[in-house]
Amino acid sequence: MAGQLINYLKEKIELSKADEEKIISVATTKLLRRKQYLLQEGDIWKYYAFVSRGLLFRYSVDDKGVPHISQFVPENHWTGDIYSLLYKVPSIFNIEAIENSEIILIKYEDFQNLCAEISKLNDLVFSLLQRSFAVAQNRINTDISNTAEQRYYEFIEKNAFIVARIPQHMIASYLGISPETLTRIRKK
Amino acid sequence: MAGQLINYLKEKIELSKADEEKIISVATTKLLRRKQYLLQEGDIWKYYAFVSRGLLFRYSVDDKGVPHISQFVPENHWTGDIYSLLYKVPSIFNIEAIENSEIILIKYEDFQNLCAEISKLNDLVFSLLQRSFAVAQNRINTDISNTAEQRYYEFIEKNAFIVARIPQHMIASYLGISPETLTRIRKK
DNA sequence: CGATTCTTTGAAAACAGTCAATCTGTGTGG
DNA sequence: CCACACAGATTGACTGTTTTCAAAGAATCG
Repeated sequence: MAGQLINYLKEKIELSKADEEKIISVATTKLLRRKQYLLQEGDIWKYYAFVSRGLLFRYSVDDKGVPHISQFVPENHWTGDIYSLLYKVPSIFNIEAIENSEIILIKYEDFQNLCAEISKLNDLVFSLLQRSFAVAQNRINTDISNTAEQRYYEFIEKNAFIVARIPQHMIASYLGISPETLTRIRKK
Repeated sequence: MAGQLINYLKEKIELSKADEEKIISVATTKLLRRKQYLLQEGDIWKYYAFVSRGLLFRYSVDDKGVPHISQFVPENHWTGDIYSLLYKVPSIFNIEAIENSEIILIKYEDFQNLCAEISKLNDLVFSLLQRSFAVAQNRINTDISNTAEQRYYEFIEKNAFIVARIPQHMIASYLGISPETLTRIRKK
């Protein structure tokens, strides 16, 4: 069940048995099959979500009905919609399973309580948040600075361990180009 | 000097006189004239930086020498390079003054000490970080979902209070299009 | 006011998107 | 085991948009 999350946390910080039990007591596990949703546009997001197995992707849909992928989320990574979570507004994102997946969910309030009680966990979340912000800043920069071709090669390099599990047209969407253009880039 | 920072903080959290003095004791003020740099590519960034007066912009330079603007920073906002700060690596960004500006600097370590001593300040920083991350996520999404024209109108709407202070070719760079294309968008 | 910087315009070239058809590989049911 | 259906990838022709380059006009700084 939540064992995978505990393993992940113990690689980063020390946890007492009591801490572990606190965490497990508020964690729930959700199984998703391929093409099922973790979050649908219009819903308000209320969790911290840790992917313990599988692969998800997050996307929004524009005026014309075209989907735009903003994130791929493999096992041992976090996902959700922090904007919807913080401001309690309906999400503009969908989060959907590419593979059959297992997600460990902790309600926002429960997670805040955990952080208040376990200061090491609080430090870890702070640190993850900082790094996520740094990564987002870098992504913004590469998106405006680099050509689609440069961004493609950067993507497959940085995500080598999941590239083979992602259909190519999804990578095209992530890069903001059409599937045909990605085919042509790859021909070289 | 650092009075503007204290005012800003007091709008968000309560501070004792002792807290104020602690903050002031580690803050330094830097004056920048138009076109001068707060950060230059290759340097390692080591501060928390609060703009108390003026307007700055942050950009990177690509292989071909073309600058790409990733952020405008008006008074009462924070700037820097969190990636360089966290990982202690040379920055790929330049931060430069558009107007004569005043910046209040606090060294990273000093700021961490302040946060450890003033828990309300720690909470504020956590909250700012969360919101900055949410904003970055949204920016990534609009960058890949919307046309340059949509992004332009969103930009001038959300940044109405500084648009008049920013040269148009800089907005074009921020949007990732050529100045000529922006002129043509505006003609409608 | 003089110099510099910024914006606008036009024309040509480069580039990415769209559409439709074809090809490839995978998995299913007969 | 084969045939078929389906999803994904590729290809070519065409269309539309953006960039580039050069030059002229407007605005701003010192």
